[in-house]
Amino acid sequence: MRADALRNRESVLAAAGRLFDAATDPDQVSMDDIAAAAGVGKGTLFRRFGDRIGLIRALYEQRGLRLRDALAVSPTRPAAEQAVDLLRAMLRFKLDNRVLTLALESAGGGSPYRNEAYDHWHAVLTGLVAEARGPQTADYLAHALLAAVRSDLVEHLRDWPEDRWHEGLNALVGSVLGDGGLSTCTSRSPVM
Amino acid sequence: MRADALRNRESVLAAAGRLFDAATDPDQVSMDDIAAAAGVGKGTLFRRFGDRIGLIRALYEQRGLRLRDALAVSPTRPAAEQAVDLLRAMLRFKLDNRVLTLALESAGGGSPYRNEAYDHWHAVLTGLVAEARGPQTADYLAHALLAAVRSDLVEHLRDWPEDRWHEGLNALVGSVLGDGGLSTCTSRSPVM
DNA sequence: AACTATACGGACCACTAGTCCGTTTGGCGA
DNA sequence: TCGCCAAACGGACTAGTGGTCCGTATAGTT
Repeated sequence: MRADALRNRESVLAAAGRLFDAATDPDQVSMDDIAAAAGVGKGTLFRRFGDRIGLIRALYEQRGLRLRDALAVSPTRPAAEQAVDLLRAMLRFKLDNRVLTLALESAGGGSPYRNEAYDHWHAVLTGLVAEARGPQTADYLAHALLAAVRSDLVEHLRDWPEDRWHEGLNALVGSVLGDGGLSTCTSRSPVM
Repeated sequence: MRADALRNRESVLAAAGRLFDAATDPDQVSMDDIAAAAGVGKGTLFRRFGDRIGLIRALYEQRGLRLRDALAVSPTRPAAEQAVDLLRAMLRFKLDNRVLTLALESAGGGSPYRNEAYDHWHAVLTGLVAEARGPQTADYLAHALLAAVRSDLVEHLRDWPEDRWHEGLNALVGSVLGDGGLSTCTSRSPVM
């Protein structure tokens, strides 16, 4: 990859990030806007990222890398605890990157599920679920847990205080993974 | 409402239904297509339904009415059982109305959550959850359960056989509502 | 310095949701 | 039955979008 190409790639991502952060709605940000803000021709955008979704996905992945490192799996801590952490972090991420995540998840073409980050988190969660309750339906349950923090649900419940979300996530993860300090169903061994 | 207006409304909905059913992707169906197929001017579409989302929503609500009647709450049956039925029915509905539900749920502007049908089902589910485990976080858990059958998740898992979905939904609802014949966590009283 | 693969930019295209306004018509009151 | 007008109609028109194309410029190599 040529040096100017790389430079442009960066400035496009930066510009797009700025614009999405400033917008209140994903489709307030057009490709022309991004090109202009990046000081780059429109052709460059499309050559580099293929199409709009490609650009959004690239930006999303880039920002998601922080999360990835911050949340490594640790075999010592209880699975339920780790799962709650993970979902809280995703919630946080979606609050912090509101418009961007909305853009990705409502971009059509099954795009919320066709990105590396999703696969990664889904794999991690599947592992945790399997650890907590066996592999039986772990795959689906992991999908379901991730769906519980989908960005337009977050958007729909945007005026909930953090506490309420925490209670909800605790209750959900507690139920599905077999507790870890929840109010309901307190007396149960973590095994099976 | 004038007779011709009503007539046109019906034929627009019918045409739109036909087109969405035939399509493989929501945005293969343009407003012009619908107007043409309904034998009606484009102005008529927008006067009646406001905008694209309005039309989609109207069609969705119309088709959703069948479900509404088929799934009345019955105070005698266990809540978990009813909840599973409900989610299965929604899954079925989303399989049968694939493109339409995709259109609605990825239409932007929080549209998946801004329609009467969603409110209805959410209210019903909240009731069932509250009945099964108390009102504490019932609201959120109901959202989470509905998110577990979101149409693009259904789409993502489109080649899963029915059985696998059933297992998954059983596991999920069993965990959250406190069982009804599930393998995990069998010995728990339904109260608290 | 010369050369070429690579990248650039912005005019251009096809198409879309949504508007506008001159024309038609349903249905009511006389 | 007739006339009237609010309501409804239709389709040309607009503004704006994502995406393409190709003549031009340049990075980097020999």
